[in-house]
Amino acid sequence: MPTLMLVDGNSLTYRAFHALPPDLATASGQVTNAVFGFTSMLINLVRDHQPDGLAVCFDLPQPTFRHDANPEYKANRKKAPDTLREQMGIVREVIESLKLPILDLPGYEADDIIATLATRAAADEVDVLIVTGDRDSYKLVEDPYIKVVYTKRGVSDYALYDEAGILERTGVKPSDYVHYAALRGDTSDNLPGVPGVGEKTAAKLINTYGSISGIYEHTADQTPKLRQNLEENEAQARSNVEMMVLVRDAPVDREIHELMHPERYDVDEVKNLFDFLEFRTLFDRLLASFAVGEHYGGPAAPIAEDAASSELVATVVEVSDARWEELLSSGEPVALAAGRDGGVLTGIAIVVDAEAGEVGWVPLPDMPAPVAKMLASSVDRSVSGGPSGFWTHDAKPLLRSLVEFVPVGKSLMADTMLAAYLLDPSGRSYPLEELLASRTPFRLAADDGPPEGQLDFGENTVSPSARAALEALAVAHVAPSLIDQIVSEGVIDLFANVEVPLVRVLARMEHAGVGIDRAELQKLNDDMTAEATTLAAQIQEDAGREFNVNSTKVLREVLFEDLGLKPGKKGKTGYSTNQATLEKLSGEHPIIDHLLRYREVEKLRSTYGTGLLAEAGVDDRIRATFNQTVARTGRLSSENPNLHNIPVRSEMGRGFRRAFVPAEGTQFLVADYNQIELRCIAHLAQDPGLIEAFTSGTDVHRAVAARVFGIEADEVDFEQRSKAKMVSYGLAYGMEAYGLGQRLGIKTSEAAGILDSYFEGFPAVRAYMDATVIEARKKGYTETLFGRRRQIPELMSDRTNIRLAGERQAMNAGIQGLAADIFKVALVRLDGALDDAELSSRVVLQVHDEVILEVPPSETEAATAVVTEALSGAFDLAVPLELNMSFGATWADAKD
DNA sequence: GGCTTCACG
DNA sequence: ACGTACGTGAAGCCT
Repeated sequence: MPTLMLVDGNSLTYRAFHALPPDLATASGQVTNAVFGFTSMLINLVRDHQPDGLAVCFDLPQPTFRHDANPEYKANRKKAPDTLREQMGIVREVIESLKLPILDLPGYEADDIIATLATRAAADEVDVLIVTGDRDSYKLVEDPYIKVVYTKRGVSDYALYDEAGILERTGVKPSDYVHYAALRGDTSDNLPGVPGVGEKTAAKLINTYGSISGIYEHTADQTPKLRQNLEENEAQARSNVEMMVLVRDAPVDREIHELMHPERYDVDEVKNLFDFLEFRTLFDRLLASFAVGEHYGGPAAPIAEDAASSELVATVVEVSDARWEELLSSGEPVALAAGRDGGVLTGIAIVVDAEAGEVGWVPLPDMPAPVAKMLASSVDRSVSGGPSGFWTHDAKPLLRSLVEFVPVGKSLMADTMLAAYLLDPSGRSYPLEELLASRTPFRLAADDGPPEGQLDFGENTVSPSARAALEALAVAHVAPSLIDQIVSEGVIDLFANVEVPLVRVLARMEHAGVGIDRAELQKLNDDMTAEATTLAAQIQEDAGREFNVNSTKVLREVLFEDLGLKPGKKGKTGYSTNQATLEKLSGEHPIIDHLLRYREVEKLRSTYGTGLLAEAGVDDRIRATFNQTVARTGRLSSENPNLHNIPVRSEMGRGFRRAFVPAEGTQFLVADYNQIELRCIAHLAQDPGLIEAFTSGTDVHRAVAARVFGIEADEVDFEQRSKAKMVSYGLAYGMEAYGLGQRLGIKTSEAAGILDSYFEGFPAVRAYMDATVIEARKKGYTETLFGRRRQIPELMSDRTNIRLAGERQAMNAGIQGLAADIFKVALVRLDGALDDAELSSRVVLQVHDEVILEVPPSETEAATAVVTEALSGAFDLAVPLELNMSFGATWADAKD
């Protein structure tokens, strides 16, 4: 049974303030007695009760409209207003550092908020522990789900009162407490009671007559003295009852389930605060006992009895439609996994009871209506009790397959593979088995299906349903830990609002594929094959012998030994024969130009001609895989085939873009961001010059060149513009003078001069680069504006070259990463907007800062508007996000 | 599976 | 003294 602890922050802080000596202070003189006492109590409370959720409620400093300010506060106002008020702020800082929710509401007291939440939680069958030094909350204990932890004098002494406890403590039941207190009065609430009526008498009267009204019906039965006191103070007693009625409907905008899943705190942040407060021993106690927030919705990870890992065991159980309905409408996420046989989706395993290891199996194509409904639904995370979403590991292939069976909605809530990637994008891969092993006490048995290419005889192998059941269970166990960390590292927004929604966008894009003009592609391939053959023969003639022209090893011998050409740079295995080297040798020997041309043709032929033809399906569409967990900067990558490197720079290469064609009856709409990375630099560095260069109206490279070379924009010549452009792009990569010189074909010293001028013209850019490296070194990782992290251990290397490489990565990560974040947001927005506008236009391709859609003629204008809005508005930078857009009958044609 | 080369942003 | 622009994926050679 989950437990929610609601703490009256004011009450505890006042208690601590008065219980502890005011000479408890830091070396710098900050009095900390109240903070210390509060924090100490909080740690003990968590240690002793291990609540699943914890929230601290406060009165707001403004006067409240109900019973007036706390008398203790009043009483001590003159004596120590500042030391107490200061500490109240620090107490809040402590709570914030622990990532616990702070609840306060203008016009309401902590009591009101607590009563409201306790009532709601009890209705949800959540156990509530109210921690307070006030007795107002006693009445709430009449609800069996609610108990009060009453802090006695001091900071280490408190008692847990349930119904029996209240009865023992006061002599009346919690339900009678208000009337009892109305008679007796409450000094801490500044309410006078009936004179002569103390605890004993009040309890006796209430227990005899049940209520104030009952008592006043029988005043004649009392002794004359008591009767007189009662009658003279009837108005007071009755008004006391009014005053003590608890507000249980305060407009608290937190759902109970939100409170049940506190974020994990950042140990370093807490350490810093505790260090400042000089809470040395408290910090140790904190670490020893403070671990709230092990759960985040849905199936909770069971705590294993022993530390040794145990094999996960799943039981496939029958699940009725009614049970599915109940399970999938609970609002809790469910964990599931795809069941595949020979790569074909045969069903879905859905966890029914994670702790019991019970998993339901839904065979396809016929799935129970509640399951189909869940998959098709769009989850509103703010509504509890609504339709649930699901968790799985590597959702994209599943979504892609599911499209064949059911309309797939936006019900994916979390993908454990994506979560693991966001936490550390440098991983090679993110196998579920490894996540389970590293984050839970369980192991997932190896999938010992039949070896690749062999028939499955069904003996010694695990059936698809059994395997999927295990994997679904593993997801249920591993997801809470991952999501906890996602929350505590501050990437939940990126995760929930960008990466997770993007999965469906990519799945639909992959499913759509992109059309190919097979005849055109074949022609390109044939032409290039012919030319390559001719060139290869020519090259061998030039060399005077037959050899494999594709072999760099042999080519090295031919060029640098047989022909005696001057070698350039040396690599690990010998002199390089790459393009840059060959170009320097151009004119030395006819073989060089033939080689260069051969290389170009052969590259295009093999990779794009033969390669793309092999990937095209029978419907003449290519369906690549867009990886979401590969690039360490947050970009996507494309494979099988790679559609991110289709040639464009050379005339011959660009021909391949003519072979990319839209579906019958549509045209391509190609939209890309204009210089998005450079704009990211301008924003991140907040460099006035660079921002001006983007907003001046002139071409940005021209504007940058003008500033770098100290001339007017219209005086910039082609070469200067091209140098400025090279510097601008090199900048994002942490380029040095040598590299710039290489690329511009100028001396390193000259390149250094250009770089210096650049940084003189844009000083904030250098400041940003420097600050980025320093911060990354301090934290060990970089962070984009969206919070995407990238660990860079190279920054700690003793080896200069490794460390410098790390610094370049750090400088680049925030820039390329921000551009990637923005683009992902744009894709999600675009997909949603196309849906909302009910357009049949669809995204078929994406290339880092470019999207390609198929648009029927009737939607030309609507799609243009939707794309413009979705992309331009993806994020507010200090400079506008400008777009290039064009239509075309092929990818090559869509150029403006 | 490492290395080289080269296609793209 | 060192290496030298970030991030990808594919083809082809070679061990």
